[in-house]
Amino acid sequence: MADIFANISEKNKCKLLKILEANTHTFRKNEDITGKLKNENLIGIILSGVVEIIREDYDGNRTLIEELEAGDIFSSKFSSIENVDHTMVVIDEATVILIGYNEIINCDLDKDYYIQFMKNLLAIFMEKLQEKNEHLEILSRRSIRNKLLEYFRVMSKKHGSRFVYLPFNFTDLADYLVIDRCAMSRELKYLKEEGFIEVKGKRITLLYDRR
Amino acid sequence: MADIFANISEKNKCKLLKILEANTHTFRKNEDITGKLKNENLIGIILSGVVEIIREDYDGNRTLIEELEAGDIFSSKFSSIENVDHTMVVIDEATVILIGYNEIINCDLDKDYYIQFMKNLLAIFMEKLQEKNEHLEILSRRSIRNKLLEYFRVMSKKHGSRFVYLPFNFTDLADYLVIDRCAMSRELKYLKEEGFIEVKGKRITLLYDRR
DNA sequence: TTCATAATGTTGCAATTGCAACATATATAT
DNA sequence: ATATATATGTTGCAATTGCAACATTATGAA
Repeated sequence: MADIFANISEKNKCKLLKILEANTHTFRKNEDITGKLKNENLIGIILSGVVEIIREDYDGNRTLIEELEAGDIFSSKFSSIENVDHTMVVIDEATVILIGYNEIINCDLDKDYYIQFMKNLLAIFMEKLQEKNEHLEILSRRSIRNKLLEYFRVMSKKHGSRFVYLPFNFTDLADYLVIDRCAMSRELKYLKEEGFIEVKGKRITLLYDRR
Repeated sequence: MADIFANISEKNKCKLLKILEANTHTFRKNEDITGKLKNENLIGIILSGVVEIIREDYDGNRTLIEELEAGDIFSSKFSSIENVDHTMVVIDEATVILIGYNEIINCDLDKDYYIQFMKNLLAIFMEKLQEKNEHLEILSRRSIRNKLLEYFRVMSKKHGSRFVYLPFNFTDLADYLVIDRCAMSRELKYLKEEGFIEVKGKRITLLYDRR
């Protein structure tokens, strides 16, 4: 993700954070931080660590909504952490900047570093939109096989390589693709047998023409 | 959607559009405008009319990615119109402003109306993120019934009413929910029979407690 | 190391969903 | 008004997928 403070000096960054009343927090591994972020129109920026947003329904089905790493953002508005069935869990100790959305929008400043900050934020929003769009494209495939292949296509395109390194484990992958883990495992077996892919740990090699 | 020109005078709006090298186009009903928007890092803002973004796979399955109305935006980056299987079709004659994303980001202006424009754009991006997130939440439900109920929940919450007015027809609804139309029709019948909903044309009444 | 916990792999069976093939109703154009 | 195209409703049947119940392997903590 683009750097939210790109082209802003350390001094101006501090000024800005003060004006926007930003808070920096560090959360411990395995901490459930859902409650700390609810009921406020917040934007969070991950400085370091890993955080996951998960939904778990009454049948026990887990959905991995997002996995956030350094540079990533989240928000009570578009990360659906307001809902009771959503949880935000710290995977690796994470440091997060929290800024009120209203503070950003209502800020009456015409300094160049504020304009730069808006540009950076816009760029990040753009990337986030791309990510959500990719996820949507994957979930709009009608079969397990096509969801897997679309996921591989997106990942392969993103890194420009026939090797896809899973950013999480297979259980989480199934939750991200919104399919049963066992059924996914079966389909991966078929894809291997039919010579489409090769799997070695979290590295998947695409053996077909990626066009 | 928020107005991209909110709090900007007509005079400054014209200046801004000139500086950003914006183009305004009007497209006729049923026109396929995919080709006209490809291969450029564009942001489009719908001034009037209705436009749909659709994906159709080799099996003939249609997915309704987005339906855009006045105020809405789209982009080659997050509306996946780059892909060969995607089409952008004009449903009702539409007027659209096209702006290069790079022109927005690289613009070196510190006028208040440029800052206001950035704020407005940020607000629209925020809304777009919310929409994509809603769609994701719906597609992450594991059954036809739960997709329908989640769709109703979102719509009902949005308008604060037990009445849900479909913004498109049932065929399109199935394509938006990524399910077979006939199977959806069957499930809607069950929901009616079990007393959960009442359907009258495009108006659906939710008879259960919406909590 | 050893134990406990979590992740992965496998497969029979049942349930859900998609598909096909209709009939009917509605909308739109000439 | 009439015809043509599009949308909706219905249902049997087949295919896909989810679920359950395991075995096996990997990971991590004490």
